[in-house]
Amino acid sequence: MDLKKRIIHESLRLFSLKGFLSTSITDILKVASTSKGGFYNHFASKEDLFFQVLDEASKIWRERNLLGLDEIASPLGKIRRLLENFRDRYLTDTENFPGGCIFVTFSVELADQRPHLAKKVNAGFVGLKVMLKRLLDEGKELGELRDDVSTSAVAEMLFAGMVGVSVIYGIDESSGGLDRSVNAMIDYLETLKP
Amino acid sequence: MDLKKRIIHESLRLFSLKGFLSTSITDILKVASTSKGGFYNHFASKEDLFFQVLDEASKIWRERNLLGLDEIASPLGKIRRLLENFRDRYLTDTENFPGGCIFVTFSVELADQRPHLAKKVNAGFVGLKVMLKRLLDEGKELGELRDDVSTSAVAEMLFAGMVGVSVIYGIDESSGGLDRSVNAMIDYLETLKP
DNA sequence: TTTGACAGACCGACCGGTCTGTCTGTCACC
DNA sequence: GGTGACAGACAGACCGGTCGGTCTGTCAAA
Repeated sequence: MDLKKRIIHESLRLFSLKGFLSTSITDILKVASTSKGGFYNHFASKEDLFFQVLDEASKIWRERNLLGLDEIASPLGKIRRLLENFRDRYLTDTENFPGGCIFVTFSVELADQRPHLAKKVNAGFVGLKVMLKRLLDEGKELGELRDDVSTSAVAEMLFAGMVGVSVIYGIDESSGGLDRSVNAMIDYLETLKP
Repeated sequence: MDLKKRIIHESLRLFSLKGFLSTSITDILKVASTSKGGFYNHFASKEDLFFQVLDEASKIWRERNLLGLDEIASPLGKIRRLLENFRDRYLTDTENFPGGCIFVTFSVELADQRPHLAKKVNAGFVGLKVMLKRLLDEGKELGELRDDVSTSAVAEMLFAGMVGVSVIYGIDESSGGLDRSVNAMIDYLETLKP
């Protein structure tokens, strides 16, 4: 792997563990076995690195969470598969995210401190929320959901659940709470059917 | 207000906004209008301050979230009231928590970096989760819940929802997502009744 | 011989923490 | 009541170390 990719990969891991602000460039140089010269030859600044790491993280997020969704016709089935992917293939991916979901980490530490960095993170969150709502709306149209269900409220709650699970899993990877929470969310989806 | 209380109060606000690690003692000295001498006269170290701020934050959390719970007999009613308090009296308390829930901020930034500080934060989380499960168990015993409901899964999901809402509200205070999410959680509770 | 990748010395700013000095309020003692 | 000894509260200079970033030097490939 060439140096640039190695720096991005190792930064992804470190940012997941310690966040962006608390990870020093020296930390990155150590695990990537390079020097200031090697780093600044590929990145204009630490912020430049941030955006490239964020792009890489988004790519991995889609790879992990959207796998197999297009093979499923039912909108509610897609949401169920997304939640299962999220549980089995994303949050437990310790190779790329040893410290838990990097977007949550970024969001919490940057929201009030580096708003221009937080913006891009939040855009991704909004994208997920919109996707959930769209799938719910499609499900409603197909009669998979009761008519009295508020799709925006359900989307908001599923999204909050996913974010919450990410935080909790980042704290304690071994409590079994991840499975229980996601299963409860899947069961909840069932209760919305006619 | 005397200096020590002022330092704790202003630190609470700053920690809520920027987290513990990213808030420098100099930052605190500025908003509290004091000096190194004034600070170290009352606190042995920055970590000492952390624990005292955490105690103060826990006190405020209980004041805000548990208000009126003892006047309610029904366990499910208590949970409902807790969620309403959480929405109306806690997350929106910008005087004490201008940057959102301080426990989430602490937990995310400290879990992998200052485990001995994160421990106390997590203990509080476990306490909330245990309380939710206990109320659900009591509700089940009183026939307020269907027999097939898994109280531990529901507790875990409610907890994840509260944590998730805290993160989301910290990002965007004006989206209306807070109300929608909490309302969806309250509606969800209703679906668990016989 | 030129060029690009990388190494590492170096810069000013800032970190948490220490230490000395000053200022003020409160005593005992005359 | 006056006065000198003392204690605690606070100010700010200072310390070694680390931060992000710059710049020069080295060395292999073309």
